[in-house]
Amino acid sequence: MKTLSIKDIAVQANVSITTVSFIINGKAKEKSISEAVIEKVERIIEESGYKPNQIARSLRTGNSNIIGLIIEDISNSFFSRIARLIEDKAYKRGYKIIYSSTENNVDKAKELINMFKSRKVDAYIISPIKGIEEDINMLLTDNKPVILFDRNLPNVDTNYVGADHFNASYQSIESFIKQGKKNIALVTTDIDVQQITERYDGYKKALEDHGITYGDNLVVKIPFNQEEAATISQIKALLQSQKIDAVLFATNYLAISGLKVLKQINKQIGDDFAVIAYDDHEAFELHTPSISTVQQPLEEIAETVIKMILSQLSSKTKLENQQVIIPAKLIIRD
Amino acid sequence: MKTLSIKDIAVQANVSITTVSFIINGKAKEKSISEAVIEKVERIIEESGYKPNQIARSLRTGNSNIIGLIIEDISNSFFSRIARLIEDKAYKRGYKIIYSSTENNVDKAKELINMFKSRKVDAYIISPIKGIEEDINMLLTDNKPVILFDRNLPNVDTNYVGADHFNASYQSIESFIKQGKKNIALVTTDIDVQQITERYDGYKKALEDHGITYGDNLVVKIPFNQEEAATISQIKALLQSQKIDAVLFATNYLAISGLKVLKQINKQIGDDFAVIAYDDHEAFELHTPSISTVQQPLEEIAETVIKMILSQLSSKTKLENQQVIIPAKLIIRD
DNA sequence: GAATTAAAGTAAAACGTTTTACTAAATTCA
DNA sequence: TGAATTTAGTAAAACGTTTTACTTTAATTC
Repeated sequence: MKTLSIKDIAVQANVSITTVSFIINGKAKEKSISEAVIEKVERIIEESGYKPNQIARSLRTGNSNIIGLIIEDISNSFFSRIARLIEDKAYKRGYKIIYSSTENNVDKAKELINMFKSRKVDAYIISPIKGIEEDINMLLTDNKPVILFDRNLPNVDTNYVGADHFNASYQSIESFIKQGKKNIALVTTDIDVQQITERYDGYKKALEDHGITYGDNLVVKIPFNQEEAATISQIKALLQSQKIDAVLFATNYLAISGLKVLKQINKQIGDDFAVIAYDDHEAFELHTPSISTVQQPLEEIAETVIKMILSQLSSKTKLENQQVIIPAKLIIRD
Repeated sequence: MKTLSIKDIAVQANVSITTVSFIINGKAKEKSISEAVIEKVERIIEESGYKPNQIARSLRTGNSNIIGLIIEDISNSFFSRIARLIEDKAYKRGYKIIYSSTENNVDKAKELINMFKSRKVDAYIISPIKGIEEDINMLLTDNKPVILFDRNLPNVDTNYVGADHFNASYQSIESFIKQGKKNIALVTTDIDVQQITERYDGYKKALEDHGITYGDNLVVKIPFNQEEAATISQIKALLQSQKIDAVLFATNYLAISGLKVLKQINKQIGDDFAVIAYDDHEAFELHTPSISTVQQPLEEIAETVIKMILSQLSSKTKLENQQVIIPAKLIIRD
């Protein structure tokens, strides 16, 4: 069974292709097609199950009703949750999402942008990494809406939605200090993206503001794509070699590894050892004791991103760029 | 800056569009294009950064190098992990993945299939639900490769890859019984898909084979899309109203809710109360005590799925359908 | 040195839409 | 009543490729 084309419908209805096209696209009235013809064509379309070929449509119109979503890693729950929310909201407004993970690899990210470009996606939602500034700028000169989220890129002048990582991190450390902690460690990653460096800066500033000297030996930067076993031994080394009474983990997966270490070396979280994890995870609430976290407002981020995209897509003129920074919430548990 | 087309390249190189096309598609040799021309064109393409318009290409060739992946819910870690693996493997072989979540909603699932169809994806990987048999059969008559995974659909004659849910469930119950457990409950979902009913059947059969009478009062079916709070109170009711010494949770998210209940009602997992969760989750290893789980071989499933797809795509003739059932692993922790 | 074959390349159709510019008939207007 | 306008619809170009069938020139064969 060959798939139907608009031509088949036209032939069956005894009208021109143009007429069918007008009807499909709701322009029948404006193009003064008679009620009778409209009904006939619609009936035939309905009965035959004809669906317009989106590829042909895209080729002709230059847009696709597809939004490209580029994230770090779909298997990370922060991203998969936000992807789900974004997909859902986009879907309700008639857009589809294609997503793909960069794995923090510059080449892959560039390739993804190219592939989205050659597939003519209408807009881009990107959780970026350093090194793709130029590629993003090309999209902007092409007049494609681009929204960065989670992390910003200094040399790119576009829209951004993200949480206030600096303050969330600052408050986390402050809460440690209020509990009387003195030797506060930071476990972070080595990738050089704004959202991570902000967490680092917040850590440092909070210490300084409270008269605690910052020490490099209390900060460990874990390489991004490394095996978990290596991560675990780095964290173990940190905890065993230093006197530490509190740790801020800069991502949820680092915290997971950290908790495994605690289990292994039998170190208890409690009055004299505290932990906060950046980005919530199902495991944290469940953990005994449950783990305090910095919660990003996923719903709000997703909603803001989609709204920005849609207003850009529907406006003829280039809109003013917006930078939306949403406060993150420190959830102290137990 | 207008984006470049093959025509621009042809003009610049002073050759015909055809020639450029041959070169792009590696048919230059076979079509006897001279070395000199090949080099010139390739240089121009390289310098200009020209990338073929995939939309136009798809329209002409009828395929897209895109594989559609339809899953239940991308924010569930089982699916997001497998999506990542599939994406990765497909990517390495030159295919892109578009994915979308059905949320176990028949209408959405049908719409997704239609939308993939009108976008001319080359093949489909589907974790199906009841009610879309007809739609899948239409894909098959269109001669599109379709691989079902995680769960099979009785009335659809196509390829399937999944874990041996029945035996995994059976073994879980058996392991409870060997520990001397007598009152074994099952917390499952109400969706009527094969992978879930198999888990149920395994539960029932294991009880019967070991001379334990099955009781409806020990099985609770949680509605799929319900708020977690409701789930929690259902599970709480089960645990508090019955004498129960072991529970099998049929999905990881149900187990998570279950663990929250245990925490709330202060029930300890230990010698006289055991738990097994179907599908692993980061929270389980970390939990105190850590939680035994049925682990599906994600890597193997993903690899099998991709291999099937690729062999179908590269073969001219319709291949024999394959049903691959992979054993799942019961991981007893603590 | 004419006929044949090979080499190097091209023109044009086709994929399935949307959209612009057009036509023919019917209606309104003055 | 004839011109102007409205109604109802259509032909054909365009989007950017791939691919088939073709042409022209050069090389080879006998």
